[in-house]
Amino acid sequence: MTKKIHKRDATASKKSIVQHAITLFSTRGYAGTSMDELSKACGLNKAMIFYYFKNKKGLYEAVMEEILQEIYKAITQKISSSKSAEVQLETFIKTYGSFACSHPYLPALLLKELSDSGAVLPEQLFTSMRKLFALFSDILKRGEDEGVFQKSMPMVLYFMVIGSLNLIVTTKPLRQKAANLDDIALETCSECEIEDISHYVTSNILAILKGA
Amino acid sequence: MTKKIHKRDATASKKSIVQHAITLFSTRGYAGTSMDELSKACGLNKAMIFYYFKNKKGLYEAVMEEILQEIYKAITQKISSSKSAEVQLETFIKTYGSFACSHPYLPALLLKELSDSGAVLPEQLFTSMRKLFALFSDILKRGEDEGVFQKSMPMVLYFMVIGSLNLIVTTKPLRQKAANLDDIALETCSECEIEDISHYVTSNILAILKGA
DNA sequence: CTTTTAATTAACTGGTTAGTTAATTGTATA
DNA sequence: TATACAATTAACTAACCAGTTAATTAAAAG
Repeated sequence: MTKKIHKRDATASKKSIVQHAITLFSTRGYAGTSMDELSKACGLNKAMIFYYFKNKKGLYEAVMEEILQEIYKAITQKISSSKSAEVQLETFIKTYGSFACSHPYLPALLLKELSDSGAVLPEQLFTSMRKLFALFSDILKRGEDEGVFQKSMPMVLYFMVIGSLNLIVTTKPLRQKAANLDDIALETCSECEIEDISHYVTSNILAILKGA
Repeated sequence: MTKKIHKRDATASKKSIVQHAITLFSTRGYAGTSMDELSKACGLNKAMIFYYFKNKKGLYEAVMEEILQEIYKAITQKISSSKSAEVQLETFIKTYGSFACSHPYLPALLLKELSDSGAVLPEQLFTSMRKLFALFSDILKRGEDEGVFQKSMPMVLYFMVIGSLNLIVTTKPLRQKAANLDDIALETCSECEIEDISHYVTSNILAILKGA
């Protein structure tokens, strides 16, 4: 028992910092997150953050890297190369949707990062984000090569997919509020399940790719 | 000449604060924007900000209200009620796209606001955002009533439209950077014109609404 | 048991933050 | 020209910020 029982557990402390940082960065944003507050949330001394992550930016990068790897893994695990391009596309969209819904910090962090023009985004983060798009783009290309998809603009379709799914997740409280104010009758999908939305997005994208 | 020439111009000062605040809030975010920095950018004393807008939040609300009214006006001016639902939809999307492109603070501010779950969004802002969606939703409904559009989920389609257009604008520098690194061949639309993208989004949404 | 090393802490720093206050300036009006 | 009022300012505050330091604790290694 050289590992588990001691109160001092470096990996546990590090993990705790990242987990609480995910919550804070996703709700308050980078500038709005205080390292004092974070350390209190973790029950650790503030100096620990700088001991493990050098500075606030280093922690933020670790957080982003973590969540980008999570979603990338979640999707690649579900997509087996044997499947048809059509099924792969469906899997991509539905996996992204349900993951985003059960891990709402993902849409929040992603939209915040992408709203910044991200021009100062560190190389490694940039690469991770591009990998996710490459996955999507490859599916479209494969379908095109096989003759089942029309020629398309993958970047735009990708943004239509993740844009809509991310916004659906982040605006959930807003849309419920809108539904309660019934001065104007608006269908805000406040009661919709994420599965229904992912399915709708999927059939829309397929309708586009199958052509008129 | 009782009005124009004096150095003290309340409305000019107020306008200057809002304009510079738009730039700062859209690039640095709410928490990342300093009132000291803003006042220096305007060449005015910091106390002027609080004199005219009470506090930082009040200024932020004024900024958001301003840009939401701008885009709402831009769209409603172009949409005349005589046109068909199909043309109105096209006008909505293309006007939004070109406005977002020529006023990139709009996508930045909107995505930032919407990534926050916006649960604390003040009533009036909430209303302004809903008005824009109501415009879009009404067009779909009209088309549906006239039998030219299929039944749809307007909220999801709206997010597909503004999600993709906003992201295309905010990620422009990112996508150009991606194009320069040619280790992976990825079509990132780095050279695309906004007109082509708006047109592509329009035909996609129409393909969805016209049905298979 | 002792030494070494890694994990953790309290206390501090210098700079920045939003917001306040009281005095001052300029302008329109009586 | 005096007065009243709106616009503007310098100087201030108290809280908060990211980040540092040097000392302390606990566990692993010898």
